[in-house]
Amino acid sequence: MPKNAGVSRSVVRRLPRYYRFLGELLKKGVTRISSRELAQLMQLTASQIRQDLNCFGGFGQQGYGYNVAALHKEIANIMGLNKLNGTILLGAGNLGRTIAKHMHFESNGFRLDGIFDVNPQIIGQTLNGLVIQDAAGLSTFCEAHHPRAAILCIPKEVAYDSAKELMALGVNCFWNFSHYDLTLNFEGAVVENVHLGDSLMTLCYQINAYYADEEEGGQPEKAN
Amino acid sequence: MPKNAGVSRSVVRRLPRYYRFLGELLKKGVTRISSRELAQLMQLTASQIRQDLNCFGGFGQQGYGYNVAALHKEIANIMGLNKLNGTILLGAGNLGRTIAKHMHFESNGFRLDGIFDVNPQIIGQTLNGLVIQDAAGLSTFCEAHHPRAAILCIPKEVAYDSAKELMALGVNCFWNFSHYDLTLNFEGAVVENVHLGDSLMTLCYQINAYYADEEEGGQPEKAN
DNA sequence: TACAATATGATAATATTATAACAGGAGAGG
DNA sequence: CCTCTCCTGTTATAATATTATCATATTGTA
Repeated sequence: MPKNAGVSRSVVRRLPRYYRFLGELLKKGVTRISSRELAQLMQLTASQIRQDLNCFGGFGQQGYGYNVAALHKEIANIMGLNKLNGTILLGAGNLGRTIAKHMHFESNGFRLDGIFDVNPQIIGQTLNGLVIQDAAGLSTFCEAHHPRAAILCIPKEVAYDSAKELMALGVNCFWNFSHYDLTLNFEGAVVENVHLGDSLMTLCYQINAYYADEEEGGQPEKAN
Repeated sequence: MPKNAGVSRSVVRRLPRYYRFLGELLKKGVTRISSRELAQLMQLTASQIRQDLNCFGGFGQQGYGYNVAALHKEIANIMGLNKLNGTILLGAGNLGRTIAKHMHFESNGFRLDGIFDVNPQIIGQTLNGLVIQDAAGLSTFCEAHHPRAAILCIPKEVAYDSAKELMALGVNCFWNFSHYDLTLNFEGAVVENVHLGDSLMTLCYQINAYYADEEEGGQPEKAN
């Protein structure tokens, strides 16, 4: 059993942030860092960093700290960024096109192999060197290329059916931007939902909480 | 002191999801729902739903449950979606333009009042009925319109300086899509970071964990 | 009107997560 | 070589968050 079996979601969610900060340090030429220094930089406690890292192994050295380059590489390995997951994008509307152009798939563990849409006006256009294909050809494509993951930038009305269809074709990992919650009814799928609207509403709540406190004369509370 | 002072972040993060599900129920014409039914629908425990809602007040009735329309409205109030926060968008590149077109600001507590960029080729174009302005005019605009929030779709190199400039102009709420972490060095700001890359890497981790277990012959673990 | 069924809100119990404490290994300097 | 300081990995403690329990109120029905 690998040591990283059963690592809690909270820890996993922090890994990419560690990875980013270590990448920055690496670029700046920093070669070593202690958990205390990194904690100060990232607004965390040193304890948390040490404990997080020790879920996967002891990467540091007593009296020295952590080697930035080595730790950066280790975390990439832990997240599996080195082997690229073949991926298709469904829905080449505004959002889909931006995701295709904006994301650095290769440095995040993915490789975009195909883009699909149902709109005849869009089909045939080129996006990032890939021709947008008719979604009708999904099945043929999957049999040939066996993509592992799909990015869903499609309306919520069709999200459920599309995801089910993809699973039948052997694709069961989803980066889901549709407003449909793939949380339920998808036993055996690996899902990461992105709800930008939720994020915006959360901000709205925080803003109101902040200014409500201010208007009452009290000190605005520090966000927790 | 309002009852919602000091509500934990975990609860706040669930509010938008409640809001979405209740909205769906409302559209379907469902008038009442019990915490048990809602829990089943949302993949939560009934206890959690009741406890979450009771952070803000007792919206239900014993023996009856919750009135869907009333609860939906209450949550909108709690999040402050009724009064719109004046907002500006910085950076009208791919991502910025998509955010401007794709988000329903008005139903999420915001109103997009201005769009700014530094690229002369973009300045002057129209986006969602707003003319993209030269970022040099930010100060003048803020003095006139007093936007409360800013959406940052700008490169990480300029994120820190831009945010500091905005705060000096009285804008201290940020929806941050730049790869710079506004977590630190921004005491007194309300920040919601969106790191799509982090989300993607998290998915990568989950995929590897899932297939690693499978290859070892064991049952793929249920995502926790 | 009485009674069974239902469902909340509050409280208690449990589980999870984060922080602090500490023992001991490694580096640095004389 | 010895000592002092630094810093990790681990264990212990504290803080949060989630789930279960229970008293009580309302609905629906006969």
